[in-house]
Amino acid sequence: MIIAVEYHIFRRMENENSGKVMVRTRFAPSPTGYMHIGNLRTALYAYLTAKRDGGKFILRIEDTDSKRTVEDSVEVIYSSLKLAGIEYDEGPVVGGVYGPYIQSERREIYAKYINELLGSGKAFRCFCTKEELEKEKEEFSKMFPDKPFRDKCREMTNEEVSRKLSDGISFVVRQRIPEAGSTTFHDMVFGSITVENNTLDEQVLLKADGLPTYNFANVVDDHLMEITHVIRGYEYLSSAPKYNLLYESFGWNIPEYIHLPHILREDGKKLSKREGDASFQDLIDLGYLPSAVINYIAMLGWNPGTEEEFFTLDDLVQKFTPERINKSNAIFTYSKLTWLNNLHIKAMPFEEFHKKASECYSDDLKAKVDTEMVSRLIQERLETFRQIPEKTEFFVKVPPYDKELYTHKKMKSDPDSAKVMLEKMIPYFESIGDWNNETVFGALQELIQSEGCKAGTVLWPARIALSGVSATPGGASEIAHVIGKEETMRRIKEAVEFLK
RNA sequence: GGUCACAUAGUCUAGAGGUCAGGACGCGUGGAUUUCAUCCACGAGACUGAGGUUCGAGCCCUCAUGUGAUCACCA
Repeated sequence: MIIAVEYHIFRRMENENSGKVMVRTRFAPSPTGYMHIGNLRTALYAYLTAKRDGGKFILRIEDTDSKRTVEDSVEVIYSSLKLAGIEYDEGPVVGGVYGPYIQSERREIYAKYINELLGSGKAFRCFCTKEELEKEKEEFSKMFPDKPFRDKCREMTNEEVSRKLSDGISFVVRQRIPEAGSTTFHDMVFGSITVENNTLDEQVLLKADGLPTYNFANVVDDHLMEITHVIRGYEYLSSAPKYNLLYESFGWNIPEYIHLPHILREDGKKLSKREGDASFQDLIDLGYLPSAVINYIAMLGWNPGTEEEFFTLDDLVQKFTPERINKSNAIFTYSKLTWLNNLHIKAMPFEEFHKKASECYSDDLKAKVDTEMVSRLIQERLETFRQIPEKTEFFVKVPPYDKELYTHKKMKSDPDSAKVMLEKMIPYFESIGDWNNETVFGALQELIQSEGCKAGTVLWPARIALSGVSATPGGASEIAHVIGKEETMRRIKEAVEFLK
């Protein structure tokens, strides 16, 4: 503890005297094949915390559970980070001087530190089986409900240990927790938290298979990789005192902790793969832009203190401050994400938008019309890329529709007046030589003038006749321009027949 | 159940003892519009409760309630 305090003072002095300590943060996921937005946000905040200070962001794969690791699931991590634009300075593939960055490749490193702890008595071997331990624990808590259960193996003599060892009995290594006193740790978002040592369990550090547990590997690696800010989910908050005790046992400096509240779904439960909750990749497949998702999740638990809400990743690097992270859990909802997505779509350079939108256009659409014009019409009004087919299919073919669509009170239009207007429209359109939005609109204006009617009385039925739907990107003349003169004439005549 | 944490409208949030409790999404109304959307204007909607401290409490304290996390040889 004293060492830790000294280190903080030392570091603060260093910072003040310009000999600035490089901020190093890490994202340490276990490969489960599923990157939910909570994980992504943890990565994002870790990245931002490093980058805003010109520090380094490290990726470390925590795959110490051989049963759980799924093949290819590391790929999900790489591709998600790449898609999100979160680049790591050190990690698998890119390498770095603190490597390897995959825990399963670091096995031999941990043995040394386990032995150190065993030697100093800060850890002990436990030869009990899981079942034995559970039974003992149950009996103990019946007899002494107020006392913390402590494994008998912690009192074992060296002789006993050697005997069991030579008998080849398998064991785990557990952390020895002081019997009395309390442990205090500091978290940048939650402040100082103190817990009584007797409420802490003597967690396993090394499993029977010789692999370290997450809890142990994490501390060792964070230290060896010189991580200055440990940014992770709130679920580790209650383990933090145990980590602190571990750091102290080694005499290592304690990093800055930043625990993040959870992102929950609408029913207040955790996001889960099993329940089919959207992963980052799912959101992308649903037609959301990575930049919009990043923007949205950044704001779920953090705000810049101003009323700005639109941010790119670069903006966030400039404006992010870990001090402004919230303490309470947040609920993920689509409505605001969708709104932000529209903002990000509108902010895209047209060429980029058109390229991406083109992936969503049907072959029929591409064959029949100039999709660049379509892109210009829809960019402003698109909420997600998923909406493209439904918003553009009428360009290819007028869907079956109800005559009542021609009825619009404000436009002073109904099926009868519509029929008349559409018939009168035909000669105006026929006479247009250079067919485009302006000339078509001009022709419609002429008709309106000669009829002396409300604009809508002409424009409304024209749009319905050309599209067959109540809401379209662009008005009548814009649609006419896109589908061309021939198709326009055909649709108008078809509508007149339909209305007879 | 033990321990730890959190608590402002449906949702995300601002608020560092004195503000008509601010903003955004969503919702509603009206205007405008080449429909819808955008846009503009307006509107409904919140400090979990009870005590205390204080001249004054959303902010500090206590208790209650609710929610979450943790109590694995999972991470």
